[in-house]
Amino acid sequence: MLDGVSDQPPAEPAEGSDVALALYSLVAMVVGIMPRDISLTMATTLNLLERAGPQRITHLATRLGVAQPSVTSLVSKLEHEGLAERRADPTDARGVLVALTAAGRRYVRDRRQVGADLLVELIDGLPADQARSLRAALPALEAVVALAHRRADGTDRLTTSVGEAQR
Amino acid sequence: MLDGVSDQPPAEPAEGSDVALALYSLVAMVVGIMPRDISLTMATTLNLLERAGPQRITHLATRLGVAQPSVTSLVSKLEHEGLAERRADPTDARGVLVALTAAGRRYVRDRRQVGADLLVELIDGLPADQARSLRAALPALEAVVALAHRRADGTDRLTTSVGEAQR
DNA sequence: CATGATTATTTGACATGTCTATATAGGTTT
DNA sequence: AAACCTATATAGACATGTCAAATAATCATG
Repeated sequence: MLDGVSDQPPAEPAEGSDVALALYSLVAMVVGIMPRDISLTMATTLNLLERAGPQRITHLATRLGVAQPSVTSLVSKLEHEGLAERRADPTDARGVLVALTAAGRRYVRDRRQVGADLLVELIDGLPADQARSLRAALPALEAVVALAHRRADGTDRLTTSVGEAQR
Repeated sequence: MLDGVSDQPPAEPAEGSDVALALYSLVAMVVGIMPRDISLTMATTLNLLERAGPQRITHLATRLGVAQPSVTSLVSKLEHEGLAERRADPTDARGVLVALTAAGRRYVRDRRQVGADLLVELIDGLPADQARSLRAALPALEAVVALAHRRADGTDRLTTSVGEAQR
């Protein structure tokens, strides 16, 4: 049961292309006005750690699409700023598990709040019927995000990795 | 498109906070998946140039929240890659107007297409009713983006203050 | 038309992000 | 236990992004 989403017939292909374009424009807009206080890779890493829990360095590297040494230094920087920490991996003494600290979790949440506040302000400026249509689309928006995350995670959870789940 | 927004009474404040959160999650998700081939500042600059036309360097600087020399070198890089060009400003011989080249416009559009395709694929995986709700929210999504752009165009520097140090 | 303000560039410095290649410590296999 | 494999770290290199300060060109004005 990989997809509890598709109980109903899926929409016709390419039906959502205008919606997709609007959503992408929104993404570009938000990115353009969010504070650029940390790098994209850092932000992505923090989000990932918050969402999917402690991760191996190699896993982060493939996930982020960068080389492993890059992640090592990235993690060192995060650690130095108190946002993340290295933990021993109980199942493999070579590896480390990178985890958010409390401050890191706070940081991610604050940042999300900044973005959300920004959007709230805009949404509150909408006429009532448009705001309503947006609220009605909430399950769809959440489903899109969930779908993407599930796809991105590919392999379910690997906190219990046995050292044989490479590629 | 600019005036159809405020005909009806605005929705109650803070009503859209859950929607805002979902939208922000979507932003973070998309950003995490998009290719990181150019810097955030470059991407923002290109978007801005495409949307608002040729811009003065100082204007770009305040708009992006960076110092002027940074924009000079940024523009030089864009120029070197053939994505943008400097034009003389007819009204002021000191200034230049930074404009997209044809290749730059193509680049922006291609990049947007990548993002939109990505989203189309996800949207097409939604059950029909959710896809429908999303389509119904299209005007609202477009209005949000339009609102943000209008606001951004109106006020200078809406990100972080220019003299502010960031660490 | 001379002085002061502005616009952009140059210069010099520093931190970051990224890579490849190599080293080290720990696992796995025969 | 020797040999091989794997996970992370270190080293060295390079491009980028950023700034502040100084320079050059042009504009605006008294």
